[in-house]
Amino acid sequence: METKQITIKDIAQKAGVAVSTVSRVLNGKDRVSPETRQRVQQIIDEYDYVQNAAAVSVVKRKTNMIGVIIPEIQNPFNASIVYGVDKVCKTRGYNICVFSTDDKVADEERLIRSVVSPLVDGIIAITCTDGRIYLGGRKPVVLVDRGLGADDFDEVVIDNMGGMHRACDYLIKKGHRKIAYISGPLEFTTGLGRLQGFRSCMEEHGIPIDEDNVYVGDWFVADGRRATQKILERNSAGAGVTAILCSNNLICKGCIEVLHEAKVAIGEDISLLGFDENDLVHYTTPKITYVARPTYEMGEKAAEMLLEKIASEKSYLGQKMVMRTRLIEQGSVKDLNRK
Amino acid sequence: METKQITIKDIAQKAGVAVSTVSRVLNGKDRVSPETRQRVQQIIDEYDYVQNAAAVSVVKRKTNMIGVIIPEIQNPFNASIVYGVDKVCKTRGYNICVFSTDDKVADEERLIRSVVSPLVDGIIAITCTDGRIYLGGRKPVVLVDRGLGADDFDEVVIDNMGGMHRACDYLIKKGHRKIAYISGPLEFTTGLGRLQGFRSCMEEHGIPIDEDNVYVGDWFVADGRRATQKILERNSAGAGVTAILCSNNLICKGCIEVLHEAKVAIGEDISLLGFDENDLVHYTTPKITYVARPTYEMGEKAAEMLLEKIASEKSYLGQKMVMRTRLIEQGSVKDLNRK
DNA sequence: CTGTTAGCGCATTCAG
DNA sequence: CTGAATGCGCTAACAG
Repeated sequence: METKQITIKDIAQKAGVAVSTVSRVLNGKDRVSPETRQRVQQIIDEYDYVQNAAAVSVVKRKTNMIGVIIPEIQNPFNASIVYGVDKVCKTRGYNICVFSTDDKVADEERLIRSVVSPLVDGIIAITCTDGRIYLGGRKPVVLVDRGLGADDFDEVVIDNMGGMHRACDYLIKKGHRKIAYISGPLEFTTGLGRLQGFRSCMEEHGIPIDEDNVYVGDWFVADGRRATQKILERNSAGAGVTAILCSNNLICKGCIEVLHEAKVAIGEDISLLGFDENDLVHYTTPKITYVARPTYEMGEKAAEMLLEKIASEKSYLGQKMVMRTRLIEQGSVKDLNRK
Repeated sequence: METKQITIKDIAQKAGVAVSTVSRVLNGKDRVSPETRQRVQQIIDEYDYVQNAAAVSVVKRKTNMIGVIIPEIQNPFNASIVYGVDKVCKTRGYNICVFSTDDKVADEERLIRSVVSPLVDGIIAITCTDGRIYLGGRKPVVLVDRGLGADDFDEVVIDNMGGMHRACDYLIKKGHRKIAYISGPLEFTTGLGRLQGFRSCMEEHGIPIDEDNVYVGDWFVADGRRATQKILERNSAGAGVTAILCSNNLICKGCIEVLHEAKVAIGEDISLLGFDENDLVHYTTPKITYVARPTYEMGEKAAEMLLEKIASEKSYLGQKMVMRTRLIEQGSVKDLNRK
């Protein structure tokens, strides 16, 4: 805009004091006589003056801003994590600002290096990188959801393996043996841990895994659809799969859609267990049993850890917080024991 | 972190040149001999130096950052708008950073005044305020979705009235007369325009509106549920409503849920028409007919307008872009004419 | 082509 | 309690 910015100098002049005095009332913590304070404050209000944040942060080396890096703003789970972060930060006088990387490694690195890092006091990231960009001289960071497992990183993750183990165990206890598993990519602990949870559970129960029943794809609805179609094909050829285990919300959604379209009765003709909530799990008849993640709490926890790092000026707290999942039992898993 | 920031001065010293020379290679646009440029660049790379953005923006009065204000990060429609904004901004060398206001007027005003405005070159906002905060000496702004209609604001909105008019017309053409309308709050043009579209259409067709069939609540699922329950109650007392018109996605979702739970066959026992997409509209049988908004394109358009404002340094372009809606015809509206 | 200098808007000594 | 002076990291004339 064309209107010239009004500065601390203008205020000082109009109030008939020195800039340092204005600075004092602005920052509140120094001694100023009540009268001058009031007079200055009045001018400030009158002209609706606010400090130039950039200038402040040059000299203070502090922005009171937390950067939040997420892969995808369209995924409600990321949104929920952000919400938790925001809540905690706000109560501690920090603002957050959100950056989306589109799950592109190069974008995230560029963003961190030249935009976010210089702008914020700390970073909370659901990263798609190997984490190297966050190391060495940059701002304090806490990783959420996608942990790297490596040292030097403080993380808030969920017990992917345990959660899926529990889910698989539930299926087995209900009498299922031929279980199809639809996995996401295996490059992060999220995908890998869940698959391991499935495998280890089957093994513990002495049930051999038919590798044809393990489908590995991406995290999206289309992948869930594709895998489910194959499962149905194989079943009509006599594969005999009685239950499907989905490794995330979108995959599960695709799975539901295909079963629905094929008029396969969930919880009757075939059982289904999902990982993460989605809009459909509460709408189907019967509703879908799924593993719930405490997304909001993950955000809160991550924020608390980050603020602690900032306050303590430690580059590494050595905290890897693992949050528990919960199995939300609804009606999509048939009990084969009592027919 | 404890590692001291490395500055332009350090680079200059190590390269054996003046800071201005380093500044020149950094900004690229000034003449520097190839040899010195290379030498300096090498030092920069070696030390992984990046400029202190705050300092740059103090002197340049430019941050290359666009602030995006949304009421609610959890709503996929906002996310979609943001996505469109991001796409355009990225190609023009701007970064965006997203702030969520929780639909709280005070929060938005505080955020704008002391955080966003000082930090960005321009603002795109889905505002819950009366817009006053954006006026007078602050940064250029383009309002999206929630237009204020007032002069002085550049806006990208949809034709709420026309969209709902069209939807209502569709119902009437299909033979519906007793139509229930579930409205959101009427403080913004979004809610108001849609209701007016409904009213004017009914009027044009000479159909009197039974005010008991107009439900005004908030924008959420719970409001849709509540209204739908009342509609069903009244219908079982003989009200004879044949179609429900929902004014947004969440209301529609609540409506679908209640109908589903009550085992009322959509498109058969009662017809339904929604405004905005939601996860359920494509899942139900039959699928839900709804009015679609071009959210992504709204974001793109808003970004283009904002960048133009910034470039032209005009505080008001005088543009009020109204985007068209589309009626997505699926199967949830019964044709009463041919039974 | 390159170095010197003067600010940008502000917080913070240090005197008074 | 208050003002004058210094410098934060950087860019932009202005000389050379």
